[in-house]
Amino acid sequence: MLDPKIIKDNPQRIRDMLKARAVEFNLDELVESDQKRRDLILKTDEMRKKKNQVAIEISQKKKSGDDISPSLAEMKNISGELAKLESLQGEIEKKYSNLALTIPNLIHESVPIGKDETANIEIKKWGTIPKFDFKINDHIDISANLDLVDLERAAKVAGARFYYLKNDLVRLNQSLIHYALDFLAEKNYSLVQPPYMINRQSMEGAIIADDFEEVIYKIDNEDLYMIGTSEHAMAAMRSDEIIEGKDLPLRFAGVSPCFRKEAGAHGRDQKGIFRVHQFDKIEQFVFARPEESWKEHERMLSVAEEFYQKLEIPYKVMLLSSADMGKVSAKTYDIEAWMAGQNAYREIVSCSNCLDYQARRLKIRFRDKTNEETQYLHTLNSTLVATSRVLVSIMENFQTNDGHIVIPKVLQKYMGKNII
RNA sequence: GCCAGGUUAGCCAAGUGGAACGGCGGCCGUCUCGAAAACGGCUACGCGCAAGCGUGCAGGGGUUCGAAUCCCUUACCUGGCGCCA
Repeated sequence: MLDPKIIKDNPQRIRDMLKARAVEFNLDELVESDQKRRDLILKTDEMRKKKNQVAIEISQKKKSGDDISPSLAEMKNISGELAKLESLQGEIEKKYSNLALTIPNLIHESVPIGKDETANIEIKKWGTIPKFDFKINDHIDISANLDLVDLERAAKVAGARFYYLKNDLVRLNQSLIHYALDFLAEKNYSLVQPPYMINRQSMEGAIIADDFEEVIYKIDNEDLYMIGTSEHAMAAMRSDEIIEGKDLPLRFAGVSPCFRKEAGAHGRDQKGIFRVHQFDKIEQFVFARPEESWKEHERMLSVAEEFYQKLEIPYKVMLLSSADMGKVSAKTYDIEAWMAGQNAYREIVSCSNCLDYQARRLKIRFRDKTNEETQYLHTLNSTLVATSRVLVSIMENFQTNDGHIVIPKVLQKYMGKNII
């Protein structure tokens, strides 16, 4: 949610953002309902004032023994009028908030304006792309040859885009998780394993309702949704709270499975474990003071970069364009890792600053002293590692001539071996 | 799942149909060379330039001229019973 003051005072700023994001949105309707809303608040407040006055009158008359029937009649009249005004106001408020909750976030000035991902800007490249003197395989063939993944039976049991991990790939997956947690704990992140299902209100705090259908699984007959990432549960973790300023920034390492419908992805990455309905992810999530959030954003990116440098996976950093970013983010970097079997860089990390957008929806505020005005804080999130994709990269980049996989050095002690 | 008791402001907490007691913590002021103590004010949210007005007693609904208070309902918390890895 945006600051309502911007809707009132600077709608042009929102209009520019909508254009840059290429998002359809009826801003005029929002501005109009906002104005109506304010007018109605004034009117109902006035009516309530009258009501309070008459209530006091009745109370006093009763004490002094005066006749209260004229006041009762007046009160009845006022209550009727008030009920009408209140229901009208309720309607308008609902219309307003439905609209207000679907406006995307503002865009940071450094974000390139463009109509799709072709406007993304490459910020840097790290590492040397591995060269092979033999014909290489992709992760699907490698994992089939080494009996590491069973896609057919997963399809039978759960459907397409599911998988059974098997044998040493289970251990490699756990090793990645274990290493990632050690890596962030070392940097003083607090480890959190969140609920994997959260209620609607929490989910709506973290994402825009429109995106529900495409991404989020719902539990039948329960007010519960499977998290698409621990970000959803971590953001809502501090909802309705006022955090002490001295505790900021709060840096969390969330570890959880992620569940995604991938509804719009028909035909893309159809095979293998690159694009799947369920994967494990270790996430950086930060609650920060507004004046520090851009610094934190860069910091999170560099933490993620360091992780891939340690894993010796070549990558490049992309600054996403206005139309390619998520709606809650004001600025997003992606890290794309080299995947030898596809001869391409593919997205593995998304690092976003959401400013106060989620904090407003979730009412997460802070202040330094208890009598001070509260302020919305800023939330940021970045993948550290989404394991399934990094497994793909490791399998493809570290494959050997005779069909095995060399374990990256930093993972060897977790695996207890150096080759699969 | 059943039964009982709860949910009031940053924290604690009173209030069982008629204007939200009080305390703690915090901020400002008076006093002081300075501080402490004492005293006074402020300390949830909305609208408003402001004065001010309104809202707010877990959420939603109802009864009533009037609801923190009575009724229904949902969520959560604490016990007890049941079930259970």
